[in-house]
Formats: sequence, structure tokens, C-alpha cells
Amino acid sequence: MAESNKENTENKILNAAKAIFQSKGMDGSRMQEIADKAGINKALLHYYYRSKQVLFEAVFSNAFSLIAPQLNKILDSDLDLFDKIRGFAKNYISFISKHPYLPNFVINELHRNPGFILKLKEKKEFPNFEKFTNQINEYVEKGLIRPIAPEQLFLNLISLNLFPIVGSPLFKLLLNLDDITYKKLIEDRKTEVAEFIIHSIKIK
Amino acid sequence: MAESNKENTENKILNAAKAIFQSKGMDGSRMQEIADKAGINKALLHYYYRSKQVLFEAVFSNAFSLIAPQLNKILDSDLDLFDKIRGFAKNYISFISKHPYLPNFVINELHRNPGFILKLKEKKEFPNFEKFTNQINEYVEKGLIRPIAPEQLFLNLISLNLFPIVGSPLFKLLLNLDDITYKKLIEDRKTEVAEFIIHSIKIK
DNA sequence: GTCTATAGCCAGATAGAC
DNA sequence: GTCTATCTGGCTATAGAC
Repeated sequence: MAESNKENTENKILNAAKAIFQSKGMDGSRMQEIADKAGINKALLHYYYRSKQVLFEAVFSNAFSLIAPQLNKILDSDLDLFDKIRGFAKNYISFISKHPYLPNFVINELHRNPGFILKLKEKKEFPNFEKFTNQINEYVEKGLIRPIAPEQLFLNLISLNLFPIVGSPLFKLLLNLDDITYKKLIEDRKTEVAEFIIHSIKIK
Repeated sequence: MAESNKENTENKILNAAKAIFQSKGMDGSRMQEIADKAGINKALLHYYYRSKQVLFEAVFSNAFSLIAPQLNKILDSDLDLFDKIRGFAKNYISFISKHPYLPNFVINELHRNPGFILKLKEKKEFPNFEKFTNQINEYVEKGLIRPIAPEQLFLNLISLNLFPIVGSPLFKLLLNLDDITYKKLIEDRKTEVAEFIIHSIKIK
């Protein structure tokens, strides 16, 4: 029970740590709780990861590395701009609905520990905006869309897709909606958001 | 040095607690740090607020009660819909730029402690959507804007305005922009966002 | 590799003098 | 009201047996 079990335990730890850290953050998480969730004890947790900090960084780094490829998959594709926007809304909302803590987790921890920013800048892959930027400028020149800064369009695209999910507890409260009604609202956005953006930029 | 100083100390405590809690959250904040920032010691802090939890709830409740009136001020005004959207973008981005931690703080703590949701539902004032909803439906009927669910327009309005500020560390990293360039991008949004929305819904 | 037991520290809370 | 000193509990981390 050596090698294969080691893999097994390590995976159990990472999954447990991911669940706990992503929902409670670094400060709100307890090593004991992670150990319990992984079905082991604290000492073994420290045997695999010397410290809470090290374990946390493994989880954070992993979480962050999910984001960029997911963005690239669409931004960097060969689709027509309007289909790209439609595909992004449809896929990204599904993706984030499955990992609803991810964006807030990353934002919080980047803020809590700005040191991460430098670390990430060194090693990680970032989304490649060149194709997306070129495409937008090209569409503007051809008179297919009205002039807009690619960065602004990107901010709009992400904000419209992510924030209603990230901020769902707040929105539910403000709009006074129950879970089911709100979920339906989000489901509708898989098409709504794309149409909203396309209506805004497309020249008829 | 009784009454007047009590007010004074209590204010110093609340301001210090607000600053610490809103940037570090409940779990990441230390009573010692709040005491230091208020220029007093821990014992006095506990004299005014029996426990960390009580102090935190005072700060949270106060933070939340800033949000609704700020929304109402515009949603519930007598402005033309398009001016309302323009006014919202201009004012709300300024407001949030001054309190950048507020939305995330509220979202995180609502998630961390869902008990707050019930408490808030009991006592707090919420934004009044009736006027806004009626106005949208009226504009749709008159053929001034294309059909859109008022809730979706609300989500779009808030998301476009808030998320680029809430998620600034993430966006700076993804777009690889320095603080000054990003700040300029946000500044531009005070007019960009409104035009983006109006282009999307207005029938020419 | 995995466990039990415990060291050592840190933070919230209180006692009690002034 | 405000302070110094201290209690108490909980949490990270390690020692050491199996």
C-alpha cells in the first residue's frame, strides 16, 4: 500500500482542501476540517503538505490555472465574433455555475495576499487577447460593429456573465427572489447576455 | 470626559472596525488590530462591544444599509429611463470607487453566514423596483426599447458597473495592465457603460 | 504512511486597579 | 471610561510509536 495509496491520499487531500478553501478562504478554513473531509488526520495532512500555507498555494494555483485556458478556449478560437460571444455566454455560465466559488475565491485571495500576483505573473499562462483584439478592430473597420475598445468589450463580457453568479446571494436579497426563480433567471442569461451584447455593438 | 468622549471613542471604534473588517473579512481581522487602529486597547474594545461577533454585525449591518438607498436614489427617481441609466453609471461607479470593498465584503459575508440573510430580510429597507419595472414595461409598450425582462436589465446594469471594480485585481492580471492604465479604463466606463446599455436596448 | 498525543502560540475575552 | 495583566480555548505544527 505504498505508491498507489499515496496518489490516492494526495488526491483526497487536494479535493478536500479545494472544497474547504474555496468556500471559506484561507483564514476561515481549518486544517482539522480539511483532514476530516479527506478522511485522514491532521498529522498526515502535514506529512503531505508541510504547512497550511503550502497546501493553500497548491489549491490557489490550481484554481487560477483553470481560468485562463477556459477563456482562451473561446477568445482564441476561429469563430465569427458574434458566435464567439454566444459561445462564451453559453459555456462560461455553465462552467462557473459548476464552480461558483472560483472567481470570488481568486479575487479575495489576490486582494488578501498581493504577493500571489507576482508569483502568478512569473509562471502562469494568461489569456491571449491578440486574436480577439484584432478581430474586434477588424469588425470595426469593416463597419460590422460600432467602435469599442476591446478591453471594454472584454470587461463587459466577463462582468455580464460572472457577476450575477458571483453575487447571487446579494442579488437574491435585493430582488427578493427565491433560489429557484433566481436559477431560472441565470439559465435565461445563457442566451440573454449574448443577445444583449450583440444588440449593443452590431450595426444593422 | 464622559458623554462626549464616549461618542468619540465609539466612532473611532466603528471607523477602525469598518476599515479592518471590510478589507480582511470577519475571519481575517484581529481585535488587536482594530484596537490599535482606533488608538485604544483590546479591553476597551470589549467594553463597547461585548464580542467580535457583535462588533462585526454592527459594521456589516451598516455597510448593507448603504447599498439600498444608493440604489433607490436613482432607480426610484423621476428621470427618463436613458438618463437614469446614465446617472446610475456615473454616480454608482464613483460611489463604489470610494468604497471598493463594500460589494465583495457583503457578498462574502452573506455567503459565510447565511443567517445574516434572514436578519436582513426582517429589518432592512430594500430597493424599490416598482417604478423601475413599470417604466421599463412602459418603454417597451411604446416601442422605445426592445423587450427585456426588468430583472435582467437590472442584473446587467449592476454587473457592468460593479464587477470591473470588485474584480479589479483579477482583471489587472488577466489584461496585464498596471494600476494607472486600469484606473483610466474604469474612469472611461462612467460614460461607456451607459452608452453600451442604451445602444443595446434603444430602438432607433 | 498513518496514527495518538502534545508542544507552543495566538487571539478572544475577562478581572481588577485606577 | 480606560488601562495592564491574565485566563482560556483553539489552532498549527511536530514528536514519536506502530
